[in-house]
Amino acid sequence: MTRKEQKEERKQAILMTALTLFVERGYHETKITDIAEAVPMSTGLMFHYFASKEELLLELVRMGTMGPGSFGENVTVPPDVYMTMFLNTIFSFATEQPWVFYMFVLMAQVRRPGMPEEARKLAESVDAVAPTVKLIKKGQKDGIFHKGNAETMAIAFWASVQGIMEFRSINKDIKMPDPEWIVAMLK
Amino acid sequence: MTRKEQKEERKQAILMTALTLFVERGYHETKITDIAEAVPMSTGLMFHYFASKEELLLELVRMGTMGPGSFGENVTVPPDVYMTMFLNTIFSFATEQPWVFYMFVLMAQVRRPGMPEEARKLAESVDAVAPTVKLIKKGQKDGIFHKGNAETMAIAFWASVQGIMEFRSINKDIKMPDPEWIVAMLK
DNA sequence: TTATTCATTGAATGTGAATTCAATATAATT
DNA sequence: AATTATATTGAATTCACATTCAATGAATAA
Repeated sequence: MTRKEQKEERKQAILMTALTLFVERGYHETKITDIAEAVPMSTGLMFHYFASKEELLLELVRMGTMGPGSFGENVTVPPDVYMTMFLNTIFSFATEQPWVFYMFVLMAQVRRPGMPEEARKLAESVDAVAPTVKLIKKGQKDGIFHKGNAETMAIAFWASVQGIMEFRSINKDIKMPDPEWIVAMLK
Repeated sequence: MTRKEQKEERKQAILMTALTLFVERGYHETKITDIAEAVPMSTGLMFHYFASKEELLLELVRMGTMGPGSFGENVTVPPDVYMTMFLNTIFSFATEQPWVFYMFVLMAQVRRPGMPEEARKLAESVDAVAPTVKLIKKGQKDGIFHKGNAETMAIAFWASVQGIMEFRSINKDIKMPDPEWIVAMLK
């Protein structure tokens, strides 16, 4: 089935191209034509692979939901250690697989107002803030983390990670931070 | 000149309405018609006050450049103290003047890819990252802040502030963080 | 080889949204 | 009061896309 494989590869190529453009220019500013041109293929053919621009986005978001969805499960080490390890893992993973950075940024973009409803809902469903709140509360109880509204702390924590990723997706040569000192903001 | 004053007030009303909608729905997803309806006034009249949607955005960004543009100047206290004080000032100011939150979020939105070029450039020109890098380097030299790439640290720092503001603009009743522990991430 | 299915193209269509415009009302100036 | 300038409206215009389509080429199956 060379035919089917070809189709699958082509689909992946479209997805990766779209991911890059959505992140670099924004979803609404990326024309179907731009993606087609970059792949490259004709405009019409895009619709042979994806029913609509929105469906294409949705497919990307589905990919995005699969990666780090497991944050906060099976925590056997102290919260601060767990969080440091987790950041270490995604940072080093993303350094090898650059598209992971892009995916992070895309997911954040899709969670913002004005994005297609379905994709937005899906992206929100894998937001790591909620599990982080639990972890932080545990850490506070153990006296590892300082006092304060756990939700605020979780938001600030992920926002800084997000911010770094976002910057990195534009400025390829920024140095990634030491997970230690992002976690330090909670201590 | 009641006429001129009326016009000025009307202009402000449009600006505030647009600010709210741009933040809550996003710039591209906010139709001129939506703004007109919310003010309220006819669609056509909008163009009597602002030449274009882009010009309206630009005007908002101009307002946004005026506030905290002075970050990092005349620093007479240790960097950590200065930064804590600065956050304290903007947090308490913004709590009194809610539109300041919105403005913060808008400025971040405009700095992202896909926004009208001119507004984007302007918004980028008041990014606080550059002056923060200097402050952080000073703090590192004095042994107050930990080692690490100062730019990365500055980005992470502002990203967390940004993230809180963004969340707050949607979720009005989140508790604002203690500036102390945002600055703590640098120590 | 012939028929059939799938891949591909680029131009045509349709739609939504910014912008313009001609007309009308309201206020300011003489 | 008459004239001029400004405010206001809603419909008409334009334009930029997403999406559709009819036609063509290429691969697979018969």
